[in-house]
Amino acid sequence: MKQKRNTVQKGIVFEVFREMHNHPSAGMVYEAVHEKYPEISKATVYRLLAEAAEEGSVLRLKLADADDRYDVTLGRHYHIVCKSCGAVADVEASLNEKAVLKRAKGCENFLVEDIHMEFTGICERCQQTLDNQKN
Amino acid sequence: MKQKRNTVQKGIVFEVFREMHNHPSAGMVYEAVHEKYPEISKATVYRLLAEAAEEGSVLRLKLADADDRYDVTLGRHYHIVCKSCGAVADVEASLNEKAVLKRAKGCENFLVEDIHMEFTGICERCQQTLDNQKN
DNA sequence: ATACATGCAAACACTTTGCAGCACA
DNA sequence: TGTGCTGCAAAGTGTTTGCATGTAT
Repeated sequence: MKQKRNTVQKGIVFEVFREMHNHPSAGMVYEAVHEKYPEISKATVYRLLAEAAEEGSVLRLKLADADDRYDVTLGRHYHIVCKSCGAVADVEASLNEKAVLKRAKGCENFLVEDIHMEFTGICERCQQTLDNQKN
Repeated sequence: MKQKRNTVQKGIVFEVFREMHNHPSAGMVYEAVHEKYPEISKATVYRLLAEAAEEGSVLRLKLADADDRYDVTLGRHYHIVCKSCGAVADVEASLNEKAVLKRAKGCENFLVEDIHMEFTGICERCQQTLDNQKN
């Protein structure tokens, strides 16, 4: 296993990333980093986040309708995505996977490894915006 | 509303698409169409499928880890994706959404519109392949 | 000193789009 | 006839990669 080094860039990227609580995409992290530290390249940001996801220190989310998002929250949880603005929030929901599987038809030939849930809806801010537009 | 026309291309694309029971991506449909009818362009295939999804005659699936897939099966159902080869199969699972929502924490500020489930696993064919590799 | 990491730009994969010519109704 | 559709190629989007250079250890 390749040995990792600590670099100035790594420090900055993860500091900025951990201050964002929006489940940002790599592009969003790059934007935020770039504002303060224009010398840091896009490739570095993408690479650092992808690597961190591979070693498991962050989560890389593949949500429908959106670019990959990165999440500091580890452990089993789900997400809700705002259909209007794309905002993402963590959701904790106890899902009885065994019970679901027992009643699931069509995956008998599969060795099921995981069940993932994703919620969609309208976030508070967008509800207000949409309400205002109506009136 | 724009009025639609029937064209030779439309006929061919959907005929080929409906013969594929793989939940193909637009690219896969294009490949299959292209084999038999090389005159039909990629843009047309992408456009036709996207339009059909918009009018609701097919489903456009946004699955994690894969390109958008198109599905002839309408109505509420879920999908299982093979982690190894990307194969997609339909799954029917009765999910008590109200019960799930009642126990979900983190989406209180959202107007929840939908809950989506996605299963991942290893398909039968890949299980065999992997088994053979072991021995 | 020597890997590993970075910056840059080019390459990628998938998809969408502008436009001139074509063809359905 | 006239608008909608098609093919082509170009542009878009988000992400990855090759390589020369820079740097942590």
